[in-house]
Amino acid sequence: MPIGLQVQRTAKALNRAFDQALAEAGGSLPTWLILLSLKTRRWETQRELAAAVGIEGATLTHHLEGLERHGLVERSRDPDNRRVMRVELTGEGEAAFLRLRDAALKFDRRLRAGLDEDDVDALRAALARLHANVSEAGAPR
Amino acid sequence: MPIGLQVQRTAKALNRAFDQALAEAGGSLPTWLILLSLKTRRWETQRELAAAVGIEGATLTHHLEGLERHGLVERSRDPDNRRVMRVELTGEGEAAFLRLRDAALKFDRRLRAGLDEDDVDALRAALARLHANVSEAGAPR
DNA sequence: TATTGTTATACTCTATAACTATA
DNA sequence: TATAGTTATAGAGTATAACAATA
Repeated sequence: MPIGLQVQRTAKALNRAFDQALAEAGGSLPTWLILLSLKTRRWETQRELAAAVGIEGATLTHHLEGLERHGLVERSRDPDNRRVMRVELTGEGEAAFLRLRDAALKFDRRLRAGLDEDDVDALRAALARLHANVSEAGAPR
Repeated sequence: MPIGLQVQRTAKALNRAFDQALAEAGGSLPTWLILLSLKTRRWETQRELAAAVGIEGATLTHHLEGLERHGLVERSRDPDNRRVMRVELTGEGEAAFLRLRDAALKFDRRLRAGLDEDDVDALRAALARLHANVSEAGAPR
């Protein structure tokens, strides 16, 4: 079987299972990635944040609207540069982040079952290699 | 970084790159998986085929409609059991399959760059482990 | 003019529920 | 009644293009 096919199938299964785990904690994959990125560091612009999550700016706007509607983030214009929006977690957003983090950590433990440290390290290295192989040359445009 | 997150990110990058490679060959991931399944073996029912591809029957109908509209497959009722649809590749479907297969093989070579046989085998084993870990217990309902 | 973000729109993939036709 | 598949509908995620506001 082509290795790409196996990665794809595994990823599909993982994504579905992870999505379900996040849904049970009241989230989804994109919202988790966005909350995680917001907690990990401070972004100068929404576009930077979008790039970190791997989506377009307009798509991020769409998700941020949802997060704002649910009271998880607040957006305000930067007084120094009113084109820029500042995105911040609310208290409820923090709580949601913690819930989703727990779900993610629990999922990770489940994922690691039967793999020792060396296995995981080797897996990481192989994944990084695959990632590099598709990111490099062949992604023109 | 959680291993799940890394798999997810790698998978996203791979899926996008693979989708692009398939699009350049005139296909998409679901159509490729369906054509591949049709060539790999004969399925008794569409539902079996859907399960092999990892989608619901209604979703498969949707894709088969598209494939039929583009002249890649033909569907006819099984005379022995008129509830059952038989799905067959047309000549054009065969040609599309070959084009997509070439694209998939080319993609796979690109993916394997910098990995030797042992690396690939280890990767396969780790992926199988991850797949099993999410398929087993934690997928109730 | 260039940059930041939003709006409008649409596409793809997916699913569930109700339905048709066969058995 | 049960099974195979379709239709109708919807929702999530994504993108592009046109736009408004700001610099």
